Amino acid sequence: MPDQVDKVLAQWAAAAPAVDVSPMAVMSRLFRLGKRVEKEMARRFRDHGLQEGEFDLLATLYRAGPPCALTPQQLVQAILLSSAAMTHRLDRLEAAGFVRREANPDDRRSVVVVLTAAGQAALLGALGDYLDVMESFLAPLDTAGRAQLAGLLKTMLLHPDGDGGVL
Amino acid sequence: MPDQVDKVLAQWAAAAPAVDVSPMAVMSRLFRLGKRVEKEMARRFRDHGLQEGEFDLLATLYRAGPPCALTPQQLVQAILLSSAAMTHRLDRLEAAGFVRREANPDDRRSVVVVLTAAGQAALLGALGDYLDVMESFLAPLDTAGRAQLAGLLKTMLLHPDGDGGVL
DNA sequence: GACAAGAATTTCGATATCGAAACATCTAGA
DNA sequence: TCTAGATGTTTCGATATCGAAATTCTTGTC
Repeated sequence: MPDQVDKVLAQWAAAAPAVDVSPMAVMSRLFRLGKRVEKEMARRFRDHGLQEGEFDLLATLYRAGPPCALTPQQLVQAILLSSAAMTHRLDRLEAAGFVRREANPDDRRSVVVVLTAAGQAALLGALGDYLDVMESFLAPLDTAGRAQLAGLLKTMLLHPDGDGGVL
Repeated sequence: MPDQVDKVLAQWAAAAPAVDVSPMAVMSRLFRLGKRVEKEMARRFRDHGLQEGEFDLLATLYRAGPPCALTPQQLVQAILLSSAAMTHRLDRLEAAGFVRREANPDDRRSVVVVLTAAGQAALLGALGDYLDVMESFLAPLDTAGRAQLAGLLKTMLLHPDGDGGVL
């Protein structure tokens, strides 16, 4: 059964037969699926008063384990975000009372971002929805299919090419 | 060999052992890979004077085949974008001379977006880079792996759950 | 054929992100 | 010690996106 990407590939084959667009068979599906999941995630989170990016940040602090504290730079590396956007995201979360900035005793240029009790509560309240949305998209795959998919994506992530970065 | 997501999963297992975060093994990798590819794509396109979203739009018109003309609504359905963002994207591309808005003879509420010769040239100039970036990320997979990956993603895309949409 | 409901596009206001530059601090080497 | 360059964070200006509302036109129904 053809999906939207099959139709796109057929269009390319007709409009530009000389061009090998086969990489799109994988990548376009990856993009489209990612966007669909993110849209649905945003919809679910709107009811919660949290955005997905804010959830990501709280989750990154939480899973770091007590005392749930990381520097902005560590957060920038964990989440794919510019340092400027990180500053603003932290501003919002601090204004909401979900994180606190404290002085960094090791480096006075820096700062430590700490998850507050309210931040932890907000995170745990949204975590169920987060996993639910993912699960609903994964539903058509059995355990073996999920493992296969995770393995293939991991192979691509581990390869240093592409952008040469360690993201 | 563990990747970043393996580390995240291990952190979750330690910080919240009661929560089943296994959907993240697939989804977090999908998100991260998508973001990495998009960042690299943006970097390559910057040198070209085109943005990825603008490329997507031109490509959608081009592969529709002559006369390379679609309505904004058709473009909104083909690309995952709000109608407001589509209006602005079309404004930019029209200002750059890459598309033209013409009256729609079938529906006077609507409009037809036509790819210009300059738009086609810009598209074809960027297409090689677009495919190169994808190929560089797919490099670690052989033909069978790519087919497997495309198939698994297609299975998820075809499933009507998740957001119930036909995106 | 008039009118209500729906659809296509645009406008509007808000905001999250980006790259570049500014600023403060740290580190390594002479 | 002093200095030059690197690093962590924030500020700045620009802009792409969003949801909601406004506008214009079409369609189906009585």
